[in-house]
Amino acid sequence: MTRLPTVSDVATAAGVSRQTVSNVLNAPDVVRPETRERVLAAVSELGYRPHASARRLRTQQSSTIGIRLDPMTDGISGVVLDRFLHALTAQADALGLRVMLFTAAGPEEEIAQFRRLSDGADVDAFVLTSTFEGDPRTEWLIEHGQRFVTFGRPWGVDDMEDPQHLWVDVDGRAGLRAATRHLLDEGLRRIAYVGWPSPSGTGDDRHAGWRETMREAGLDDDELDALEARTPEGVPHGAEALRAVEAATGGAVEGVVCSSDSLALGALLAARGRYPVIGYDNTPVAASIGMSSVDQPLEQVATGVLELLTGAHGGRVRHDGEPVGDPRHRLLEPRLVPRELQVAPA
Amino acid sequence: MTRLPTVSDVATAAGVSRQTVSNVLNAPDVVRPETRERVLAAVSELGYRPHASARRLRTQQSSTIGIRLDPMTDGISGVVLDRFLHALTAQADALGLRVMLFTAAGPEEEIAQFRRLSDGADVDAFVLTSTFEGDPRTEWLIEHGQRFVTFGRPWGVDDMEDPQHLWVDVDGRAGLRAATRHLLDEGLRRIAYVGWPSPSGTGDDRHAGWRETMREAGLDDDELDALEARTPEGVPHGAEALRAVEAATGGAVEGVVCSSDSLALGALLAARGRYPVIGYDNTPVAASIGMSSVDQPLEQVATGVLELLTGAHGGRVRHDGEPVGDPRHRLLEPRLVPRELQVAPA
DNA sequence: CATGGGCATTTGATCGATCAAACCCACCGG
DNA sequence: CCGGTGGGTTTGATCGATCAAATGCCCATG
Repeated sequence: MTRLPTVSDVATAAGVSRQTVSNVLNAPDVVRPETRERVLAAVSELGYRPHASARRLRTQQSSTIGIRLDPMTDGISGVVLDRFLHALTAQADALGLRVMLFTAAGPEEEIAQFRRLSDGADVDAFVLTSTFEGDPRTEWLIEHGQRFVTFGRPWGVDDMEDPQHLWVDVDGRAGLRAATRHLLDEGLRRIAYVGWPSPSGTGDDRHAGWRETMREAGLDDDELDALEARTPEGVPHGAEALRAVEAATGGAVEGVVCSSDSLALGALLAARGRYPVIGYDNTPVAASIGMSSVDQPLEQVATGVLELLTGAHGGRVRHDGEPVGDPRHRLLEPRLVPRELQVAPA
Repeated sequence: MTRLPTVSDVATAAGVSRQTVSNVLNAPDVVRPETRERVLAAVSELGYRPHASARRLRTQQSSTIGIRLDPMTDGISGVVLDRFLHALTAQADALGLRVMLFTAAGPEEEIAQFRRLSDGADVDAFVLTSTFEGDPRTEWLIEHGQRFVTFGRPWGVDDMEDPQHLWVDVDGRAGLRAATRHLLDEGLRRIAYVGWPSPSGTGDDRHAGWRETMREAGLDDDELDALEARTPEGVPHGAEALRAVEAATGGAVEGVVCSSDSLALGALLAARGRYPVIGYDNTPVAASIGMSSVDQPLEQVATGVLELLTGAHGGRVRHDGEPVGDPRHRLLEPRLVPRELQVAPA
C-alpha cells in the first residue's frame, strides 16, 4: 500500500503548481482549458483523490450530515426511517456529502451529541426526525447557530413559521383523505378510522384527513364518533380497536383506514377479509401481505431536506446568513398504493 | 458563534505548551499529575473539543467505520440491519469511533465506494453485511489491505479459515435446533420447516439445524422430506409453502419453524392458529403479533465486530500487522423468544 | 566535579489541502 | 515609451492537531 498521491504529486506530474491543481478541482473556470486538460489527465493517471480531512481542516466544512438513529421505535414503522436514511445517503453522496450516524437515549443526550459532533467539526449540519411539540432540540440548534432541517413539522403553533426552522414533511391529512376517498369511491360508506390518541401532531393531522373526507361524504358527527378509535401504536391495539368500533356500530363497518401499518395489520387480522383495510407508511409488511397503504415519498423528502440544507449551492452546505431560497419548508403529497390482498388471513 | 478554542488556547490558559495539552488528552500518563490537573481544568473551562479533521489529517486515522446501507431487502427482515446498525453505532461511539453510511447498487459499485472512502481517508475500516459465496468485495478489501470485518461468514469452504478475513456470525443452525427442540419438548412431533431454497449459506445452515434435530427425535428421511418446503423470501411464499406441506403430509403438521419472520408470518396466517409457528430474526412484527422467534444477539455481534476491528487497542483501529488476538471470528448463539399469540388470526 | 540517564516539557516540522496575495506577461491607451 | 489592466499561475501562510527530536532539570554515579 504505497502512499496516496497528493495535490503536489499531481502538480509535478502535470508541470504546474499545487494551487492550479486545486483550482482545476474547485474552480475549473479560472484555469485555462489547455492546462485543465493536462491536470485532469495527471489526476486520473495517478488516481488522485482529495484527502477529505485535509480539505475539511482548511475549509472548516466537514460536508457531513449527522443524523440520529432512533432507538428502534417499537413498531413496524421503524422501517420508514430506514428507507429515508437510504434515500438521504444516496442523494447526499451525489452531492459530495456524507452521512454520519449517532445514537442517543433521549433529547438531553441528543443535544450532548450535537455539541460533540459540531464542536469536533465532524458534522456541519443535522437532520432531525420525529419532532414533537416544544422540541428542545430545535431550540438548542437555533440558539447555537447550527444548521439543520427537520423531517417533520414543528407542531407548536408559533414554531411552524419560525424562519430559522427549515422543515420538510409529508401531508398526512392528504394521505388519509386519499385513502378514505379510495374506499368511498368503491361504494363503501361506513369507513372506520383507527389511529393514535390525541394529542399527537402527526396523529391528529391524519385523523383530520379521514374525518373531513367522511363529513364531505355526508356522515354526521355522531356516526363518525362511533366509527373512530384512538389507540397506542401496536398490532394488538389495532385489532382491539377495530373490534371496539365494530361493537359500537353494531358491526356495520365497511372499510378501515389507519394511521400506521402496525395498527392496520392488527385491524386486518381482526377484519378477517370481510372488508378492506388501508394502512399508512407502505412498509414491507403491507407490501408483502398485499395490504393497501399510504406511501410517503421518502425520496422526495430526502431531496427536499438536502435542498434546504445546501441552499442554492449544490454540494456545499449553506453558509450562515446566506438566503435560504423560499419556501423554507416543503409539504409533500403522499400517494396511496392500492393492493389486492395476497394472503387470505382466513 | 465565536471561534472554538484550540490546543494552543488551552495551552496558554494552562500555562503550558501545545504538546503537553495533546499529551494530557492522548497519553495522560506521561504528564505530571499536577500539570494534568491544570490542563484538564483549562480544557473544561474553555469547553475545548479536539478538532476531528485536524487530528485525522495528522494521524492518518479517521476513526470512522464505513457501512453500506442495504437497498432495503424486500422483506420484513430489513429491520435486522437496522437494529445491528443501532447497536454498532452506540458501541462505536463509546470507543470514540464514528459510523458513516454509504449506499451502492451492487458489488461493483460498492467496491467503487470502498475506494472513494478509503482514498479520501474518510473511513479506515469497513463492516460488511450479507456476505455470500465468492464475494468479490472481501477479495478486493484483502487485496488492497483494507481493514474490515464481516457480519456473516464467508460461505466458501476455503475462505472460512482465511486468516485475513475476520468475521462475526450468528449460529443459525443452533437457532433452528433450539426452535425445533422447543416444539418437540411441548410434545409436538411432526414439525414442518419452511425456508429458503438451496444453495444459500445462511438458509442451508438453518435448515440443517431443523433437520438434524428432527432426525435425533426419530423421524426418518422420507417423513422429513415431506415436512420441508423451500421457497423464496416473502409472506405469500410462506403461506403457500406451508399449504404445500400440509397437502404433502395429509394435514398432519403439528408445528412449523421458519428461516425468517416473513415466511413465518405467511405460515402463521396459513396455519390459522391450529398449531404454533416459530420465526427467525425476532422482528417487531413477530413481537407485536406475539409470534415466537429466534433472536439474533445483535448487540453481541456489534461488540464482536468492534473487538475484531480494534484489536487489543480500544478506540484506535488496529494497525496493519498488529496481531488480531485469536480467534479471528466469533460464532454467537441466538436465543429463542417464546411467545403467546396476541392476535388470533382467526 | 563532570558525565550521563531519566523524566517532564517545549520546539520545529508535518499531515494535505485551500486562501490570500504576489507575480508574470501580453496587451492597450495616452 | 511608460503605466495600467487583467487573465493565468505561482508562492507563502494557514487550518488544528500530533510526531520526532531537542531542551532543561534533577539526581545518581564514577
